[in-house]
Amino acid sequence: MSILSGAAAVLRLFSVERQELSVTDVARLLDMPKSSASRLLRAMLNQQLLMHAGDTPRYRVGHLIFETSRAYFGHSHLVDLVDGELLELCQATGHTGYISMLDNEDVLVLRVHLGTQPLRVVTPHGSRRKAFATSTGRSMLARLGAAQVDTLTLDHARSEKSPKTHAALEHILGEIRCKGWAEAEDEEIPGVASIAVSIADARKSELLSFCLVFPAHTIAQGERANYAARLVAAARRIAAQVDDPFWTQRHPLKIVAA
Amino acid sequence: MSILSGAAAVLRLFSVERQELSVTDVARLLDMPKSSASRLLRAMLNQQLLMHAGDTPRYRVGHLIFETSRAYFGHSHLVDLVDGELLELCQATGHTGYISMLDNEDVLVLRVHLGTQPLRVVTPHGSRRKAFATSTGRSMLARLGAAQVDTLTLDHARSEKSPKTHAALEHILGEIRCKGWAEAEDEEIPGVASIAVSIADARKSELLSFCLVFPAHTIAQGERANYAARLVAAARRIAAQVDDPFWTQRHPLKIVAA
DNA sequence: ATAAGAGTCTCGTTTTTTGCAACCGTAGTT
DNA sequence: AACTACGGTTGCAAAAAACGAGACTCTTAT
Repeated sequence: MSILSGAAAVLRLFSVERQELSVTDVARLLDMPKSSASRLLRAMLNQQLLMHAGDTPRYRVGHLIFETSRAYFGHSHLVDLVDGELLELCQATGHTGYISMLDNEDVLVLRVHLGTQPLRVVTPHGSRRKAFATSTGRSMLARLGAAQVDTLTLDHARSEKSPKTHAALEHILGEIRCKGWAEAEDEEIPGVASIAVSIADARKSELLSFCLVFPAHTIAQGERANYAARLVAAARRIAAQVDDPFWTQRHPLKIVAA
Repeated sequence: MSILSGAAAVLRLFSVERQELSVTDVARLLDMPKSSASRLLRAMLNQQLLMHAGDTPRYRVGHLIFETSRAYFGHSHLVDLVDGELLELCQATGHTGYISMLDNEDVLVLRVHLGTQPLRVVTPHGSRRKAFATSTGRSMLARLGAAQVDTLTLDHARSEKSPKTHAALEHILGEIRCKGWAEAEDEEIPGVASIAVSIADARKSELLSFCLVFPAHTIAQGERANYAARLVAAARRIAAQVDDPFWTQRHPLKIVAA
């Protein structure tokens, strides 16, 4: 195991539930000798991938991770615009919301706004999500050309509900282009439904998606139509500020849940 | 140079202005042979510290950085509450705002909201800021005990205006405890003033600060008092939700700019 | 005073990393 | 069509870093 893979493994140990790590934690969780764990954590500390947790010998995520993330996205005007709208939506509906982008064939989550309702969707940490098998992914795929869509590999979907052929996917993407929003239910996450819209700043080649996720069995079709309408309205407000023709050059749509 | 220091150096090359890197970029910027750069970037890609920029041979920041940052802070209820308030403040005033935490003796910036005014403060990327020499840092230091404050090293300040002795610092922190907000001018960043408040979620041992920064010469004292009042009001609203006794157990203060 | 556990350090060995130089693929120029 | 330039990759021997066992230190609990 190279030291870089060891460092990556350490970073993956952090989570909302595990904000600090000790030498013994790392040795145990990564099944490595204590001396190796001690040196690895010390080396990561020196590079600011980790920092000390106060005066304790425990370690926390370091400056470099936040600085890299922030330098990369902390100044995105589009992310800020979306963030403001999504925050309001999550507060109003009580559901969790995500802001994501495409990473080749996967969805990369940038921001999360947790819902406030007792029954809440929490995404498994670090899991990779295929774009074609999620509403948020499909909302962004709808902005790609057919040539790009045809190169996607449509396997490893967790649900029978995900499209299995490029023709089926193109059909769904056509619907999304028409109505402006995407939905998924019982696909990537069992028992969970989601509704997503996309937004782009063409001048900066930035394409994002934001969505609401909720337990599928608790939300009626009428309420889902309401969520879709609010997401579309939010996307339109953002689009007016960044001049996204996907929204600004389309007629107001009749919002109908499938 | 160990591969870990090389990887950290690569991550530091990213910025708002530099969202992608090629092998040649890294070789040139880090003064290393092309083969070393090629293999280093490939190794980082394999560990998801980097990802490919579409079909090009260029690299972008990878999943692991965002996942680590998000897993660590993306779910912070306190950060979300502060973020919502700060977003509104920045939109209302047009100035840049930061959300930060303490990292031992330094300030670690978590979120940035850029202002909208033409004359805007932009913090140098990756710079370390001493807590005792910034308003946002002092607002958090005001919540520490005297014993902890006395262990701080009060050197390397960029300005003569920063406190030089622990007695002087304690005096300033006493004022901050009394009025609830901190200010700085011409200290860490020449020509720039800032006003900050702190907020804590004691149940989760989370201490944050948020602030507005602006060019010092353009804002009159009366307007600064207005900013301080709005920051205090925002802190109070958050404090009511997380039960922060620093705010909820103090009388409404007369807001007076020093 | 003793035991247990967390964490550090030494040192010989092993593994990884390095950089030179050659090479490949692509694009532009003649 | 041939040549040049550039970005990026690969083989290989050498150099450097990393490894892990085991001894050690320090702290805490009994």
